[in-house]
Amino acid sequence: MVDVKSVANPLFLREEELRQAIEMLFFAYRDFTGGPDEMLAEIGLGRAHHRVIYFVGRNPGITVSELLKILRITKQSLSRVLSHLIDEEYITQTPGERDRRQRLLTLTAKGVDLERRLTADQRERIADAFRRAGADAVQGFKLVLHGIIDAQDRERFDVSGGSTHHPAVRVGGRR
Amino acid sequence: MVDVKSVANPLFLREEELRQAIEMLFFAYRDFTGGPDEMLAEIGLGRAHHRVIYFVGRNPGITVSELLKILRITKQSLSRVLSHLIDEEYITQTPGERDRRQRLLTLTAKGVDLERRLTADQRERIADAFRRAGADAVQGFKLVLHGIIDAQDRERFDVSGGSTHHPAVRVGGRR
DNA sequence: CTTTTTACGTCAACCATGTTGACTTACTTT
DNA sequence: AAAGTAAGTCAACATGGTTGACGTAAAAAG
Repeated sequence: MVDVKSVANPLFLREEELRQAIEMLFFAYRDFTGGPDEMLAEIGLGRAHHRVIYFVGRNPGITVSELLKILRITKQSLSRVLSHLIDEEYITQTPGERDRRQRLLTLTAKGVDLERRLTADQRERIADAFRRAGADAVQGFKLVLHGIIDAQDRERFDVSGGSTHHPAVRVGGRR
Repeated sequence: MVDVKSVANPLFLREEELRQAIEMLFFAYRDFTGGPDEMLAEIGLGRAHHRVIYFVGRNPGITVSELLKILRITKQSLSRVLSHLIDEEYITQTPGERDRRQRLLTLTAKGVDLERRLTADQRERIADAFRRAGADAVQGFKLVLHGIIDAQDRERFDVSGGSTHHPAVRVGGRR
């Protein structure tokens, strides 16, 4: 369990390392959401709308209940946000073909445009961080984040690291 | 800018990789805060209280304005939460010695105890993820998170990777 | 020593987004 | 025909954010 990872690794170092991670997660998330939040405020929307727009954009034709599972909020809470997005024509509903009780959700052109602008900000931030940290760090980042996510949702992600060269042992790659 | 990182890395792959990171960050943060949120609810507190307790515990004697800078909320918003924590004796204030306008904040024994219980949950989740991902992944994780954080707050963290063996190029270290 | 600035607190109103609980409608499954 | 499921709706409430205005005490500047 404790394993011989390093001689200079007493318990308080482990504790310190974990606290550092906790804090960095807080700061990173705070700043990660900061950009979109500002844009959203200008058009009278909030972070909740962003999340809906994001996941509908990502999963065109998603059902309401699938969306609820992802967001982990109640349908009443989603309803307020979703109805607004439908009223404002960011999202359209179409009845499911196999099951006509379902309302399949899709972004309109207006929705796609907003999604793109919101996500561009976050993508840029992440891309900068990836560029500075290097490809191997990115793989580590994904691997750890993956482990933080509840087991039931991990399967949403393939984190095997296919996109980078792996066979050769190149590490610490600046340049 | 685009750089020759890998032959099999067209633009849509980059895009896909970034979206994956965005989503993982959402899921990880959602689950990372889930545990403490439940505990807090039982004693009538919320996530905002947790943040205050955490950062006061981490920085004993912190001033109100320093706390505000970290949390990026208004003093009125902090006030509600902080007053409650002081009333309930999780936190004490003492006037600053050099500057007696300041209220230096410190956890009481009760506060320390709560902080410990809350953070234990998060620490365990992170520790599990670290263990599964391995030491090198952890370093990558920290490096990327560091880059996501606004430059002005990056200096709070030393992310040079001192805790693991680094000189020798050992990579992919299971066992 | 007076003035200005700073650190902190407070009152009030408002907004976004989460909750629970009860009930309805339409459709699918048994 | 009955039961179950997908989705919507109404209502009441809690948390935690915002802006704006104002107050007090102490420090810093003139």
